[in-house]
Amino acid sequence: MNENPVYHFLKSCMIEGSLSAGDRLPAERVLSERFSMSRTRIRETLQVLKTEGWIYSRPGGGHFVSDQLEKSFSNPLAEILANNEDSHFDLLEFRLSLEGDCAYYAALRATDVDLTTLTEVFEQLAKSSKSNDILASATWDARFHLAIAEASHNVIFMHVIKSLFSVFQSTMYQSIQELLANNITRDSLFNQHAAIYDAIHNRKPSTAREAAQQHVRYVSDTLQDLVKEKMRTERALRRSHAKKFEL
Amino acid sequence: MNENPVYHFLKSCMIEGSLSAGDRLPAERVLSERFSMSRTRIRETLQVLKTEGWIYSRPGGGHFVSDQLEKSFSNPLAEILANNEDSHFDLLEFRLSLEGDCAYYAALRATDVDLTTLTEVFEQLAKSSKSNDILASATWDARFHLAIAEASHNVIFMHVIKSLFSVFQSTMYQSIQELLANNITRDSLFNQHAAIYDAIHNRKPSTAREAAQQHVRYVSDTLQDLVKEKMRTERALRRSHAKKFEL
DNA sequence: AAAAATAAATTGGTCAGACCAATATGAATG
DNA sequence: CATTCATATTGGTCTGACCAATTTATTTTT
Repeated sequence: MNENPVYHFLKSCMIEGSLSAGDRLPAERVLSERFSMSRTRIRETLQVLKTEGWIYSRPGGGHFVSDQLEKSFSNPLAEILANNEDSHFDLLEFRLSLEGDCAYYAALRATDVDLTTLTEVFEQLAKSSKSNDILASATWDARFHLAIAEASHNVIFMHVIKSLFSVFQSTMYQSIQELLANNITRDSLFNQHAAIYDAIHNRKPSTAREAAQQHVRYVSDTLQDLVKEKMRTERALRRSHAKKFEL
Repeated sequence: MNENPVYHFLKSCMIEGSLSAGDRLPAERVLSERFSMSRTRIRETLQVLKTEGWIYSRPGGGHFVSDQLEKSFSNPLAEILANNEDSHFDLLEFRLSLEGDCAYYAALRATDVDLTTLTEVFEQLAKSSKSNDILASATWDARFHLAIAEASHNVIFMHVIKSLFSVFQSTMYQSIQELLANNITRDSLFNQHAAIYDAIHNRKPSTAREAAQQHVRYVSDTLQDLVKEKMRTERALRRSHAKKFEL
């Protein structure tokens, strides 16, 4: 199967990230023509990828990249986060290590295509940030970091950061929303993103790393403050309840 | 696929034993008629069983039950690493980011218990390294890095490095053996380990980070040299073959 | 102008029939 | 009995077709 050019092509795309979880593959008839193969052979190739768990298909819809790669990493992580109280900040500490170097490599290796994509995402991020669209901001924020991960041209960095974000978003959804709800915080975050973007675009690896690390530190610190604040109010609430029930 | 009667039939036969290793399956056209299915669908079914490792086929011969000794990847990441030489260096680059900071946090947070454990592991590593025991060296090398990860007191670092090492060892087993087989290399590696150990033990985070990063860089560089050397000999081999057949 | 219903194009799944090359089988030959 | 050789079988590939589910574009309705 490894000599099958279609198999190799599709798998490379998925490993390198040009096809990520949920993306639709070219239609069978398209692949058939592009690789000068019969649809029969294309279908058998897709069947193999399907059996291996890389893709799935919906009749009438198409073939799609499955999330097994992402899940293989994020599921165990999610379990850890669910069972450890303070592990959320461990995750941010982990991100601090990753994202700095990831930005570094992105600034070093980004192709023109990568930079174009990054610019597009960044502009969307700017727009949604300026227009106080919290939901869109959160989405484009994540995409921005993923675009950097892709530009790093390191498949391990890419997949780990991709998985990290899916965990990050599902477990800290509310916190992120609250973070972005504050206008001042959102402005700060945007400026940090801009700094990272500029550094990568101007190909300054060390600057990019520094900017990315500062960004994660800021997120971490702000979230920590937010948690502390929440704990305070909860404690206050408990006190008032206790008083009420004379405990 | 589980609703496919042919799939169910063949798999039942193999599980229950009426078809054992080496046996020939009914021909595609026979199955096609017996189950009133098109040959196309029969073939796709057989393709699934083939991908799952239950059977194999010989053109012109038929389909046969395999020995079921097929290795299957539990971790998709392991599969990527196994099939992409280039991704090995991506992994080392990733380790470069992680292990440095991990050592940093270990030097910062290690408890007395952590340090005791680390000392024990380090002494075992020293012993096996001095006595030229390659296998033991590899084992204690891995344990040393894991002990550092535990001392970092970050559950994410711990988990990721732990799973990374299991992947690392399963896919780069041979390379590591070759690395440790060289006495000079093994000495260098041991000195690097000693430097990391000292820095953590003396609670010097930055020094620990620097030492750990240098260590990973050395491993990466040495492995790269090893790969280059291997390519050279392979090329030389090909050349001599070509000469032989006057190509 | 927006929403809902409808028509058309696209896509995966299945089928029939054909040809090739590798393999297996059995008959003819030494 | 062993070898050789023609024949039948088998997996691999290709073409072209049709169906049903789905997506996309268009029209109609509100």
